[in-house]
Amino acid sequence: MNPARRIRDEIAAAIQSGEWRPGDRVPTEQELAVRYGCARATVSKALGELAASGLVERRRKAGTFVAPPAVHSAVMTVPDLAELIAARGETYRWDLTRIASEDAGEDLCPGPALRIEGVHMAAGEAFALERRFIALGEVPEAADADFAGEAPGTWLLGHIPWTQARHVIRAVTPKRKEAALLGIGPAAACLELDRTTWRAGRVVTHVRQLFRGDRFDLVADFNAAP
Amino acid sequence: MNPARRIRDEIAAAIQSGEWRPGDRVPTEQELAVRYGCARATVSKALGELAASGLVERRRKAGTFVAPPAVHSAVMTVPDLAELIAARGETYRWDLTRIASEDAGEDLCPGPALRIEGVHMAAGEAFALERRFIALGEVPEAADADFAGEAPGTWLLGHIPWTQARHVIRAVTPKRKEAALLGIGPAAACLELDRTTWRAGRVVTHVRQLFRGDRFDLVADFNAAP
DNA sequence: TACGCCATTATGTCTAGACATAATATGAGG
DNA sequence: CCTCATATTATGTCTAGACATAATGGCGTA
Repeated sequence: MNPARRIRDEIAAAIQSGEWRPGDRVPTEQELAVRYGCARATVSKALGELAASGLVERRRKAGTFVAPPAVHSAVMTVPDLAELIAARGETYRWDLTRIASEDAGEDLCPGPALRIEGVHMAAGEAFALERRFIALGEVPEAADADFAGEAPGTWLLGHIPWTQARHVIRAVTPKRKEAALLGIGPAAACLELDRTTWRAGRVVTHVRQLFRGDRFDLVADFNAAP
Repeated sequence: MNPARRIRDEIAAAIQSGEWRPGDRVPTEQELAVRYGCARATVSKALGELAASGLVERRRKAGTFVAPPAVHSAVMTVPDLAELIAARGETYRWDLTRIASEDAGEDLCPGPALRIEGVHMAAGEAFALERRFIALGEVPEAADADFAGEAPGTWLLGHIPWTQARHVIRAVTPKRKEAALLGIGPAAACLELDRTTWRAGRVVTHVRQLFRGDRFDLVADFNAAP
């Protein structure tokens, strides 16, 4: 086992078990280096990782301290729907219902955009609705893509180099039309996921996905030592 | 500026701007060390951070490659309700409605537990319902705590050293009773947040929070290079 | 041709030592 | 007793070199 990994895991265990409490001082790098019989740089690397994951705080001269617990930020996995449904063992299909060139408005997706609407199907039933804008100024190739055969999210994953993204999650009551498309009652709750994706500070795409509340939930994990 | 930080940021910029595309090979550590005039360990540290944030993939012998874009994991901020409401400039209040010793069942919270129910109020109106179980075997002090004066989540944050947590988010239609407590119609969608918290592998608490869909949403950010 | 072994190579990790940096503790002077 | 400069200390980062490890590609053999 790695010395660095071992040090990291043992300290993480001591903190998570409650043996070392928030505010406690962690031994100095020097002491830990002696205790584990390794170089100080190795200890420093381990502490750096613990600090990056929020388990400890390091202050120059003062030392390293057990951080106060913060179950405030959790890592959420936003699935690719095709993958998700395949993982459930159901067959996936994307049905394009509308495609047009249309401005989305400044707040959603500035500039000329491609508007795409469709339905994600799982095992022959509607699973989620999607309405997406793709900024043609950022992704001109999108004008020639085949969004009838491939879901735009999947296509974008393969064509856009890298992104920052913001997700907003809320519970909504669907409109009559949406409820009909999803095959649910007009009072059934839906989970709405809005995602805006940027590249180099400019909006690449904005998507609104509407999920059947009875068939979909999101899971977010908070793990101090990953 | 740090050499390591500089290398990391420049490579991140090259990837995010699309100059280096997914699958492209990143120069070897040796080459980068020469180019930046620093030691290979410094380059390795920078690449390690990029790999940790998912921007690149490193494979022995093969080299380092720009990772395929994956807006798969995003960091979600799960707010402390008292803080959240205070940040909105509204007054916060916690109303305890029920407290009892009761087993929650193996799946939610094994062993003897304290069951706490209450309402989070913002500006005099119901904002969210909460039903919580606290494992008395793990947190015996909870039996003597004053959950009428302080919301159990706030109390726990100050008394539980360090935890892991899992959040499940879904959209639900409230029960009649719940809708009445929240002051909303029976067909209004609600966001349900279930959080199970562990310490050293054992369940400490399980909480179900039910939010008014029209007053609450969750935001999750994804940043490739944080 | 096909299989399996081996050298090559790039990453993965560590060491020992060095200097930088920032915050605390100490002591001198008012 | 208070204030300010200084010494100390623990973290932050880097270097140069070393060995470990794993995957690839080529080579030799069946």
